[in-house]
Amino acid sequence: MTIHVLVAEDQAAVRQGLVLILGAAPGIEVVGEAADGERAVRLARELRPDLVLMDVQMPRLDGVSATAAITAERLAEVLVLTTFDFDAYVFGALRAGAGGFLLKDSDAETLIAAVRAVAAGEGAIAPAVTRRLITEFARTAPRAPSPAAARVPTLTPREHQVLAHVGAGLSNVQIGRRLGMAEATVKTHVSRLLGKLDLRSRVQAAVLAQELGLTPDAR
Amino acid sequence: MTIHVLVAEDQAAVRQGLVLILGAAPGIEVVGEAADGERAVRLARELRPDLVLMDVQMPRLDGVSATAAITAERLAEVLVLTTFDFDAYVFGALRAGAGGFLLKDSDAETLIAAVRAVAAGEGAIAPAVTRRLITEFARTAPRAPSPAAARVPTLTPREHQVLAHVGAGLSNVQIGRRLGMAEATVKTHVSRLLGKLDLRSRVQAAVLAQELGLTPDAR
DNA sequence: TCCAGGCTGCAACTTTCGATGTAGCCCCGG
DNA sequence: CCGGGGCTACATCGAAAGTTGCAGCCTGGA
Repeated sequence: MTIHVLVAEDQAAVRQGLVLILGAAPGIEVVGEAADGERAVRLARELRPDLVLMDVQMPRLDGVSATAAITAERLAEVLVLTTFDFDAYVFGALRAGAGGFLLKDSDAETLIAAVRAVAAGEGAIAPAVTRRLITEFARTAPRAPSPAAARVPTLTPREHQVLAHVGAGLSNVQIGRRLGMAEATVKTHVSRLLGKLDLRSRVQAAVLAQELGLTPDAR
Repeated sequence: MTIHVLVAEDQAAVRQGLVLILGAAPGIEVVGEAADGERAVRLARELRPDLVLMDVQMPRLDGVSATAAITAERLAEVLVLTTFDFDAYVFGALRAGAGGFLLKDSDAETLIAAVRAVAAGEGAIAPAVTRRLITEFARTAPRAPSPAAARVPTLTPREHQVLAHVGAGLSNVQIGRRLGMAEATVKTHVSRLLGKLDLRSRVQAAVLAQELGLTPDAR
């Protein structure tokens, strides 16, 4: 089970270094190289590698956007590699679907272990970055799952749909337009779902929808 | 700079194994052992170790609660160790302030590296768990930081306070009672902060408050 | 077949929100 | 001293949100 890797990195010297390191590792084979984001996405489509080693800073299409494109099509796992560990890069890359995040000062051994882990569907994050991910994680979701969440499954399809739209901050008229019903009807659904979830206003419903990650199916 | 470690684990055999592994590592010294959560917290207060190696399942006070107690007092870093990687344990421990999360089947080398990393203020997470943390992270915060967030600092103290209460799902009257002002005044603040943040309803303000982790100072 | 019960839909009516106009207060610079 | 300008505060009024009663529509069972 050889792991096929595509290396996307604009600086030729660094790229060659990565190719050498990975090529020397047993069970890993570099099947392609890209010097910009667009080429990385295109080669990923053609070569179908198991994993793309992706630099963040690249011309034509940055690494985060390229990562999003690749994971959206489920073409391959992505391991992001960068010099700087700005929060924006880290969180952006992980939200874009990256399976790992390493700094370029990692040694060869770490890099190879990370490639193996991510290719296996696991995660790999540089220790210095891990702590910030944990902190951010704890900050953004410090709340115990509210009791209301447990009752969400009791909602009817329509109510569930309305809840998602409420969570997006839409007014009743706006929701009515998108779902093709009168404002009055939307109000009925809102009122009912509030009752079922034991909430007292659409604001609380919106917060709940956020926690659950509900989004109105963009259509 | 020796790292002083407190080992909290109820199974004596496992605990002794951990002590042996850590004791053999250069730069690491085990300064205490605890067989339950309460003792772990108490010993952490007395011994002031650099790091507590904490099992999740323990009598009298579970590892997650003990972790929360220790980090709340900033007594030490905590590295959580468990047999099972249920999401509830992982996310609970990390929200409680743990700096790392390892499975008990980790080898000695991994354990020692993790202890060093967490003691240094970095993070350490088992690869299998990392991926789920990343997924959960991407799920709970898939939204780009809204442009409104940038303008939050322009809010006056009072407005900021009202925003936090809106985020908690309170009505204007309720907010008025808690902050000692008339409903009419609350409305003014809400209206103004909506204007400053370019939002169209309190629902959107509430969602923003959630994203930013704003909470009304419980008092 | 007919009825019960759940889902969806709409139309009053009441309550809450949000916009707007105005006023007191405090601080800072002229 | 006194005149802005920002913050806080309140009242009023039109516009939303939420409640309640009711009516079609299915589906499953008697």
